[in-house]
Amino acid sequence: MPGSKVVRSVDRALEIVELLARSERPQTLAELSHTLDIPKSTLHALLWTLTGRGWIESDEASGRFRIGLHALLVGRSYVESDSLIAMSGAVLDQLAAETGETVHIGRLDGTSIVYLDKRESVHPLRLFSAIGRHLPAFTTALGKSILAELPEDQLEAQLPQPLTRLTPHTITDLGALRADLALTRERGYAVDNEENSEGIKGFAVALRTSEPPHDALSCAIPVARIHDDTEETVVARLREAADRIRGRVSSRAF
Amino acid sequence: MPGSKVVRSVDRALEIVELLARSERPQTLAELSHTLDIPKSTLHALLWTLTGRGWIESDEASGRFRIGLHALLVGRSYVESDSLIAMSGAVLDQLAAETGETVHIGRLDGTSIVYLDKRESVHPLRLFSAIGRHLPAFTTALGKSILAELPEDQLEAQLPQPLTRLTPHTITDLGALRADLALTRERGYAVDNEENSEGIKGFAVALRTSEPPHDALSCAIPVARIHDDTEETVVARLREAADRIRGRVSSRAF
DNA sequence: CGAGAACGTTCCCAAATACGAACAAAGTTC
DNA sequence: GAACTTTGTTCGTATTTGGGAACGTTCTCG
Repeated sequence: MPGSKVVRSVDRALEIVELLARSERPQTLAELSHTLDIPKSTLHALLWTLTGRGWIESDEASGRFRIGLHALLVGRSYVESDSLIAMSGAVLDQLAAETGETVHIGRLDGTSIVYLDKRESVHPLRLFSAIGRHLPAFTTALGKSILAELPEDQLEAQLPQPLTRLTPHTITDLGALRADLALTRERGYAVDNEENSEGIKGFAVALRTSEPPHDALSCAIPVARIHDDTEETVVARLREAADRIRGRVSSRAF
Repeated sequence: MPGSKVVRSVDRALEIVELLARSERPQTLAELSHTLDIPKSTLHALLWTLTGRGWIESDEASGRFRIGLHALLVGRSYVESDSLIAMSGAVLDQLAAETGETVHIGRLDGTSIVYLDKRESVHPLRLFSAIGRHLPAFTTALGKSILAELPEDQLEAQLPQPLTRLTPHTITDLGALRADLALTRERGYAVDNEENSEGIKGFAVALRTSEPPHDALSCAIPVARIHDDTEETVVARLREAADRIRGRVSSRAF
């Protein structure tokens, strides 16, 4: 691992693309300049370069920038090149059919969980989620199932400071979180009690395809559809699915 | 539109990401240096910057680079922010169910067609395709359906020089291609007679959501499953689907 | 197991980029 | 509709980046 010599223009260009990818609405040059704290003149050249390659598109009329067509190719290829995600597609299909609820496969990235793939619930009430989106790991079942397996010294690095509240149920006390993770490790699965989104409970099991694990499988269910035996049933299905994925995947191919 | 002042390091960084996205296998620094004609020392800084942001990942052991997790977010957002693609999802589902074959929605990008979304055939024999991938427009039904609607002076710019052969059926003569496009315009749909992939025929109609159009809808079918009435039936379904999409979409929202 | 090739990394100067300020064009307010 | 605000664009120079060559390390092959 070499010294930390970052090329500023590249770093900023990526920042621009990421911001536009997150933004609901296309952004003007001035908005970007303000948000990213980059001088307008500098932004100008960067935006022009990104536009030239089709990574961002500018609307001639409004002068606003949005993500471009070439970004599409790049995103797909991550999914397609990763053997774990490729292998788990069929398992997700089956899991979604069995549970009838929204299922996700997610990966730990720093303090965040990134959704790698999903299958939507057949029911009208849906959880909002998007592939590629980052959520605080400690507020999700996916994240907690992975965090629970980390060695004590690594855990610290994967937790944000402070534990920011997302709902009234979010665990914001470090001690309480540690206790929850210990419980998770003991029973072998994680539970999200409306800690990330009000009205949504989640269950997740870590995929032990690496040590420590960085991927997990989850099922998210609106509280209205949770019954006495839901947890038991769903967790059993999740465990079966995780076992099937582990069977299919050797290890991450480089 | 400002003058063409491209920031070289950014341009190169994007080139690296695009190459890694296209590559089947992870690449070493030396391979990238050779392919992209960038000095190793320069690449070093660029790769480090890209790695720092999670756009590419390096395997510590082999020293090879592959596309990274952060690229995922970016690709999804293009699809989600484009109202045409969002609106056409349900129509693609229906079209795939009706035809039982692989259906695509594609967009013209320079001389290429980019697959925006797809539904796979239920049959075992499948066409290889990937969302985000570029194919020469003039060799595909999708591309030809759009090219046929372009004004004469614009057409020239959307054709590569020369018309490179992909299969024995590829139309490599400009005159022949113009004649085919004239026929396409007349009958209102395009036919790909194994011009892109041997053994696969395609039918496509342009989506007249803009003038000239840049999007199209297609159905790709292995020749073995083509019968006397296949063309007629499939084209009728495509036209209905195109009408439904046009009905749903106002125009591209900026 | 030893020689040779290939690879990743570091260094420093030539070449590029970044940015403040100034300008022009468009949009807003009264 | 005039003055004001805001936005996008251009320019020249201080600052950062790029690249040839050289270094140490790891593979490769006989």
